[in-house]
Amino acid sequence: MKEEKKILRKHIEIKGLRKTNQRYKVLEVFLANDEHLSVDELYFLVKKRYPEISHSTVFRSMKIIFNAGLAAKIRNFDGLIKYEHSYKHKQHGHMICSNCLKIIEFDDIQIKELLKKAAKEKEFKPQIFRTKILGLCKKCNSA
Amino acid sequence: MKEEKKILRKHIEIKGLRKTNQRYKVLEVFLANDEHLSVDELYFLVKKRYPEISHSTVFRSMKIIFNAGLAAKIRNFDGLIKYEHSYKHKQHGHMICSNCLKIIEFDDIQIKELLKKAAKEKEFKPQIFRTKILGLCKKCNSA
DNA sequence: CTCATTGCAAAGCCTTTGCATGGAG
DNA sequence: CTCCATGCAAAGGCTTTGCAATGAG
Repeated sequence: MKEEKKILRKHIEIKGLRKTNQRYKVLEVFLANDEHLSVDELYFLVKKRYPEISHSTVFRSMKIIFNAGLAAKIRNFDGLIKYEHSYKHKQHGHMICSNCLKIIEFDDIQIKELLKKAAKEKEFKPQIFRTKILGLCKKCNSA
Repeated sequence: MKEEKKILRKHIEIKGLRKTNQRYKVLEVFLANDEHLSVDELYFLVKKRYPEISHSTVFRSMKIIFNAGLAAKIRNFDGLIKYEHSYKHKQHGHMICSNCLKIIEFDDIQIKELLKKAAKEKEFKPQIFRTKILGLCKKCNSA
C-alpha cells in the first residue's frame, strides 16, 4: 500500500472518522496527477474513473487530505484554490506565467533561510513560507 | 496637489478617460489609509465621507488606480483581493498572522535578488515578486 | 442500531457586469 | 451633442453547506 494511503488511514483513525472508499479514491487520483489541481479539475479527473463520486465529496475529501498533511493549498489571482502534493515534496517556490498560467516550481531553500531570519527579527512565528514570481514563461515570452 | 493625484490625472489623460470627482475621491481615501484594503472595506470608508459614491465605482476606480501603478494587489486564502499602496512604497514581503490576520511588512530586497537568479535559470521573465510568511504574530503566539 | 458520510441542489460570498441615467469634453 | 462614467441591481463563478438517504462501525 502506498505510503500516502497509510498516512491518510492513520489520520482518519486518529480523528475518529470513517474509512470510506471515496476518500481513498480521491487520494489515489490526486496522487496520480502531478499538476496543481483545483477541486473542480480534480473532480473532473475523478469522475472519469469513478463516476459515482460527487463534487462535494471531492471537496470534503481534499479537506481531509489537506489536514492529513498530504496536500498544500495555493491561491492565485484567478481566485481558484489549488492543491499540490506536500508529502515528501521538496520545499519550493512557484513561477506563474501570466499568459498561459503554467506553473513552474523552483528550489527556494536559500530563500527560506532568509525568510526565517526576517521572521525572527519581527518576533513572528513562521509556519509556512511562500515565494512566487509572476511573469512570462520562456514560450510565452518568445511568442 | 499630491503627487499621486497628478499621476492618476496623467494616467487618465493618456488613456483618454474622463476626470471625474469620484475617481479622485476614491484615491484620496485609499491614500489616507495605510492598511491593506479590500474593495468592500474601502467602500465602507469612502461612504463615510462621500455617501454618494457607489460600490461599483469604488471597484472600477481601484482598477484604474491599479493600472496607474498606484496600487498593488494581494490575494490570500481568505479569497479577498486587497490593495496596498505601491507608489514609492518599498519592495517588501508580508507576514500574515493566521490568528488575527494582521499583516506585517518586511524588507525582502536580498530575497528578490535570489528570486531573479532563479527566474534566470528557468528562462522565466519575471515581472512581480511575492514573498509571504504565514504564522503567528508576537501577540497571538504568546497569548 | 447509531452517527458520520454522501450526493444533490442550493445558498453564500465576493467580484464583476448590463443597462438606463447622468455628466465630462 | 457624444460617449464615457455612475449607480443600482443582478449575474457570475467558485466555495461551502443543509438535508434526506446511505453505509461504516
